Amino acid sequence: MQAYNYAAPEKETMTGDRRKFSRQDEDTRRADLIAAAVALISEGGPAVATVRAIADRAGVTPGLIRHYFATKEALTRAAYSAVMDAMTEASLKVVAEAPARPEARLAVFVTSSLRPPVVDPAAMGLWAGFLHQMRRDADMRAAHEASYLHYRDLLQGLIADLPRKADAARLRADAIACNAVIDGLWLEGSALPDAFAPGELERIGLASVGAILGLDLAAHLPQEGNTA
Amino acid sequence: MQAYNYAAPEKETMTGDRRKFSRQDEDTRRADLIAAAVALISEGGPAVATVRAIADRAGVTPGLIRHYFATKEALTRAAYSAVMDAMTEASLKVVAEAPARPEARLAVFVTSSLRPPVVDPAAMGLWAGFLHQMRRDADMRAAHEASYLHYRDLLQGLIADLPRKADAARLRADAIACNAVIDGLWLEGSALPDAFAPGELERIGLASVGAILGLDLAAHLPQEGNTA
DNA sequence: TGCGTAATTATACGCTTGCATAATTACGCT
DNA sequence: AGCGTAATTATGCAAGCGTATAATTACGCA
Repeated sequence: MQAYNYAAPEKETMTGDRRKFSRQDEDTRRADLIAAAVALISEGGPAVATVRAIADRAGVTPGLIRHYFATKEALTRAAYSAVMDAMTEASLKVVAEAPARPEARLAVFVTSSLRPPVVDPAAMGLWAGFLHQMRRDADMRAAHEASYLHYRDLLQGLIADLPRKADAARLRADAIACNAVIDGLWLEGSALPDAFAPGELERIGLASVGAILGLDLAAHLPQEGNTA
Repeated sequence: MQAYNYAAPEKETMTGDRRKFSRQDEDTRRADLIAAAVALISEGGPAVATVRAIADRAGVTPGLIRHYFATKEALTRAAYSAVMDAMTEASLKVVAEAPARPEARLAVFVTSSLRPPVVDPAAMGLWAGFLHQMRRDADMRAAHEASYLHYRDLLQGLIADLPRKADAARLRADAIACNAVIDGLWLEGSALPDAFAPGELERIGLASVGAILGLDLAAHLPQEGNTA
């Protein structure tokens, strides 16, 4: 009986005529569908991101998804790549806009990773949703590994620029360690938003990364008393 | 047509008679069902842990699950609690068996958290599976928070015993930071088992926790050159 | 302006899911 | 030994899933 339940296109015109629609550029539609999938996964986990729910969120009918993606798994993979790319780009932007001094650059990188919008329950939900799917999809696992190493390399580059002497092995170990602190704090802060005071994670992150690298990062952070 | 596909109870006796079964103690059955659910979630994520698959793995028919758990969600919650309890108990055991010196106790705690069987792709899959479900189930979220804080308190107790002076605020920050490093390293080691050399995570973990707390933990680790 | 076609909707199919309920059977108890 | 009952199996159902395919319609282009 009931067909689906779309977003109820305004008034039921009583006459059983077709839904009005407008054609879209292919790239736009793909992006819309990916955005809808990402939103649903982050809100309710992979289970609620059904073909019908995604189509509904994107304002189209389910069949259209098949027109742009051969299978639902293909759409999921595309969504994952989109999220990863966005995160990487955001990190690069923070570094690009950072001050010139190496210590300040690293400090900005650390703190920006430990406050909203990076620290965010929805973002963690999205991440967890993809994570569990990685175990069965080799392509997605490879994408994850590449993304993780890329991020770590970025951090390692910032550490290498610091005025201190460390050989390659030490540099690698430091990058792994600093990345782990940041990841761990991000995770805890996102999973339990009320368990930490405002700014606490950033302070702890700066202190920890500083301790691991043997320098006082907090002292090099650009002033931020600005309340506006 | 085909009923389900059970684990094929030996020979099809050709006569369409009932499956043989044996009655079990209630606690045993519950434990079996929980174990089956945990195994499936850790292997393939929540999606493959269907009522039928769980029953099959436990060697019973699907209907029995409803006899022990009012709903599938109740079984999932029970499985989550079981896993958390097991992890907590394992941590307590490691600490209980550890040497008397505070530094050595902490060192043992850190290294044991960063090698198998704690570091394990399947364990991470299980954890991720639960994590994404936490976002919709308030009861499960509360259970997670309690478990996280319990673990962190354990770590904080070990840190408090160290021969150094630190006020309460510093103690809390140190516990959060050390917990984050351990979590982050555990996560990365479990997600990308081939990205780290054997023993590398433990070494980095010891060095990082030591750096954060301002002492040389590796020097206090009980000798372990034992290759047998 | 009207035609052609690709984008979009509509409908349907087979499968799986969680859950309900009825039929059976193993086992404790007297 | 055999009865009673609770544990277990068997069967069925409605809903939702991903996907295939046919019918429509918006829009670029002559």
